[in-house]
Formats: sequence, C-alpha cells, structure tokens
Amino acid sequence: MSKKYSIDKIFKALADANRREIFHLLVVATSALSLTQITAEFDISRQGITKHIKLMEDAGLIQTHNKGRERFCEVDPTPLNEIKDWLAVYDKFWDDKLKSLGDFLDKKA
Amino acid sequence: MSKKYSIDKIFKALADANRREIFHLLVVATSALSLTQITAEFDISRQGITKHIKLMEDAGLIQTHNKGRERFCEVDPTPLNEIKDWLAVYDKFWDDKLKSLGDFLDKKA
DNA sequence: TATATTTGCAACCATATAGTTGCGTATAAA
DNA sequence: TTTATACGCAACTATATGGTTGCAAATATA
Repeated sequence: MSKKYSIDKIFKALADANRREIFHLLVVATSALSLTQITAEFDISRQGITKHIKLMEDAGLIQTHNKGRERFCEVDPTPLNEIKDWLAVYDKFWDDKLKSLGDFLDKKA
Repeated sequence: MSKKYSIDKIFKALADANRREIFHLLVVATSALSLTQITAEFDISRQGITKHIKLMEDAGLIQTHNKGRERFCEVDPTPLNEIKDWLAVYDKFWDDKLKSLGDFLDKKA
C-alpha cells in the first residue's frame, strides 16, 4: 500500500483559505462544478481559480473532466487519509507513552 | 472555545518535510533540544533551522525557552487538533450522507 | 455564418519561502 | 582575562506563490 499522493502537496494545498473554500464548495455541491461556476463564488479571477484547482489536482484532492468547452471539477477526499495517517502516528505515540506511564505507576502502587 | 491558532499557519508549517522531521525529532526526544542539537541532525544551516523553528512557533507547534546562551525547543501538539477538527467536519458530512442514503434505501425496501 | 461563452497559455508583478553568509553579542569555559 | 560556543540580526539569492491582464482557440448559440 504505497502512498499515492505527496503529503507535502496535500498539506500545501490545504494551507490556503481560498483553496479550502473551493474544497468545501465542491464537497457540498450536488454535482461537479465548472471553472466559471466556481469563479462566481469568489472574489478572485478565473485564472486565479484555475491555478488553485491545478494545485489541488496535483495533490489529488480534485478531479476534473472536460465536457464541451467547459471544465468540470469534483472533489476526491482520498488524500485526506494521508494526513489522518500522519496524525495517527503521533496519537499512537502519545497513547503508548501514557500507557507505559500507567504501567509504571501500577508497579509502584 | 475560540480557535487559538491559525489553521493556515498550522497547515503551512506541516507542508515542509524538514519541518515535519523537526517536529518528529522533538516528539521522540526525551527532553527539550537546543538549536545546535537540532541543527546537528540536518543538512541545513543553523539559520535555516532557526527560520523553520520560528515558523512552527508561530503556528503553536513548538515552544521555546532560553537558558543561558542556549535556546531550547519542545513540541506542543495542541494545534494538531485544529486539523483534526477540520477533517472531522467532512467525515461527519460524508457519514451523514451515507446515513440518509441508508434511510432512503430502507424506506424503499 | 456571425457572435458569445469557456477555457488555456503566456507574461507579468509583488510578496513569501527556503536557504545561504557574515558579523556582533552574550554566556560559558580555560 | 582570554577563548570558545550558541545564538540573533541583517543582507542577499533563487525560486515558489497568489494574484493579475491580454490574447487566441475551441465550442456553443443566434
């Protein structure tokens, strides 16, 4: 089970409020949205949106497909698992640490 | 319960392999580490490390204190909760969606 | 066919990032 | 007191980021 996406790119993609809003918009949308539709929800230009989409696509968070002259975007939450896995390592570490502290205290008692 | 740390800064702090390694080093360390001690583990200069530490300190992921001529760093995992909270929103969203799909199918059956 | 819409590409700008080096200063050790 | 260590500050470089505009091409509509 090799890592499909770069965790650097995933963290970077999420480290921007506009991109997180785009992500949110695509999550709650009932269907794929075109670049123009997404642009309509923001104060930045279409090219700005395009760049954000590109970055998120490279991170695996968004998938796109062309239909006619339009380009539709939809969200793919899979890469979020990389972040969850990264976090889980430390949760486990601190959990184990607490447990061994408990064992230590039990022995003393 | 207001958000103490900027989620932008937290994501940004973690979006760099060197910084994640510094974080890891400080997690597994049994005590606080000085800048020189941290620098010894990396291929970049002390000033480079200093800059990374600053960024992580601004994100709340590291706390520092001076002792004599040395500056000690230790990790603070609290800001990771901001990320967990952010992720949880979407977990809940998709969970609810699945549940209502289940309800829908139950009614049809 | 002529016009309007959606997009991509390229150039550009300002600022941030990731890194360096040099130097001065404070603290500790000889 | 002299020397060595740990650090901060400032300047500098190269590249990335977040944004813009203008223009051309493809597709849809009148």
